[in-house]
Amino acid sequence: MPADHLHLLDRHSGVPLYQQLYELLRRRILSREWRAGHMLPTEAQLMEQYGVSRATVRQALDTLATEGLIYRQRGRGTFVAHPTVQQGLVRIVSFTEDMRQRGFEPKTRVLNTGIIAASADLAKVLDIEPGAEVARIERLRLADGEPMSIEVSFLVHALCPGVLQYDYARRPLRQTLEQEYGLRITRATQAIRAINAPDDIAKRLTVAPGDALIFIERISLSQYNIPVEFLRIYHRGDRYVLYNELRG
Amino acid sequence: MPADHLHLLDRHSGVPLYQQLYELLRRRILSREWRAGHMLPTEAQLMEQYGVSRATVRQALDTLATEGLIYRQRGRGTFVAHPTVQQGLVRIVSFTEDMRQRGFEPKTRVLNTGIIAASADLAKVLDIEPGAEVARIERLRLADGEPMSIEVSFLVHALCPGVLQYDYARRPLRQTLEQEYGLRITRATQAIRAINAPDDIAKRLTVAPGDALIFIERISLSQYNIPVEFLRIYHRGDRYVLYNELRG
DNA sequence: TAGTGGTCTAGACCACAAA
DNA sequence: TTGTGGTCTAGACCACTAA
Repeated sequence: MPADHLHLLDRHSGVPLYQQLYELLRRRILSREWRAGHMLPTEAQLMEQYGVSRATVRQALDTLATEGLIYRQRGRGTFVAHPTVQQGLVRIVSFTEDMRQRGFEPKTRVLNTGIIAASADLAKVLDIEPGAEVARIERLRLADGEPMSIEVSFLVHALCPGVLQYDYARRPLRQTLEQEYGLRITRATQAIRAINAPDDIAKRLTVAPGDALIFIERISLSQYNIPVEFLRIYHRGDRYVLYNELRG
Repeated sequence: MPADHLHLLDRHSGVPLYQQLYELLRRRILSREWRAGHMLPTEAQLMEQYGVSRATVRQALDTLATEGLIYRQRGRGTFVAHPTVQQGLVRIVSFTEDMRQRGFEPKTRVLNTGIIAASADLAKVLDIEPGAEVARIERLRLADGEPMSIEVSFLVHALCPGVLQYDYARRPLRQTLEQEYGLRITRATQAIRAINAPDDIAKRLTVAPGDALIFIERISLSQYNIPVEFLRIYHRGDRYVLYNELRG
């Protein structure tokens, strides 16, 4: 079974081998092909299967381990992590992916879309001129039919003209940006706060005004390191929990 | 100037070389010996100065980069990161360290201490018998004289008998655990939520009851992978913000 | 004892930034 | 052109787990 496997990684694509391998393994974990506790191939097996060196294999596994998707035990092997102790604070995860991992059935409802003129503040974070066109998309996210979060996206319209013509109840925004506009979101910085729910948000989340929410503001950058999206997320405090691991 | 530098790392200590180098560099950054924007020695220089291979140097730098303490630019060099977009969600950071980095002057007031019997829930997370002795320490954390957070620690008393005799307004808890009991906190898992301030907490934080708080529950493990502390942190929502970076 | 991941070395070629 | 970090290889020895 040699030749076939050697060609699963493309040495001329420009994408580093360790990253190709990382994505390949990641897909098999997230798709549940490999369940929690399942042992991954050993490093030696991965070297042989994909025709790369051990350092390359380890670089791919290191990333997965940092994200909490796998754990390693010397002398035993490498295993798929149990999803209790989670990422979510390391990688950009889609709402759909996030909810599936938490065992909920996700759904999306688009509340509002429109083109607006950038305010001074918005212009600053998106690094555009005040008054420039910004596409605004407001979505309600549901888990098992119950409101979980509201996401308000502000997109630099010059980078993705006509972005509002697509149906974001069905199609992920990030997929559209990549396929239609060649924009890949590669990095983001975010601030996490606790706020009391304003009346309008509370209503749409079906909680009482003043109830505590997790409020996240995120700036997402494209592969060219240019701001593409400013995102505000309001998570219901009674339903949404962020998990992570710390080192001493 | 060769020989001296070659001995800054101890090849017989059992501590991996990359980790020794990582800690050494980390200290120089956190102590502000190297300020934000300062260029670190190049990888080649570090190899020579410490007598290690490039892979070892890079392993140390990778960790610092993951934590957000440094950033690298191909063709230019490696630099100390600006503390705006920070960790706090990767490494266990003391309140004092955390506040200093945010430009506040930290202070601590001990509100309450005592020995209690472990409830069923507490026993479960600390992996001890229900009813076993637990040391409880409640501290108010101030930044520039204003209340910022309340921290309630629950310590497995059997692991650190007499731990309450020390003054935790002056002496960090983690330092005491290490110096007096040989316990190093090496790992922790935490859950982050938004809650409405209960009356008693609100009063001590000088906010209104119901105001939104960031509520963190953390289980800290020793170097032996045994639970040592269960910690509840209540951060004022109007003053405390968590920052982090995501990858796409 | 055999097989696993953890650490480390010495080397190579590359893309990119700056002079 | 020079020097930087980014990627990759081939090999080595080790500590730990499980049979």
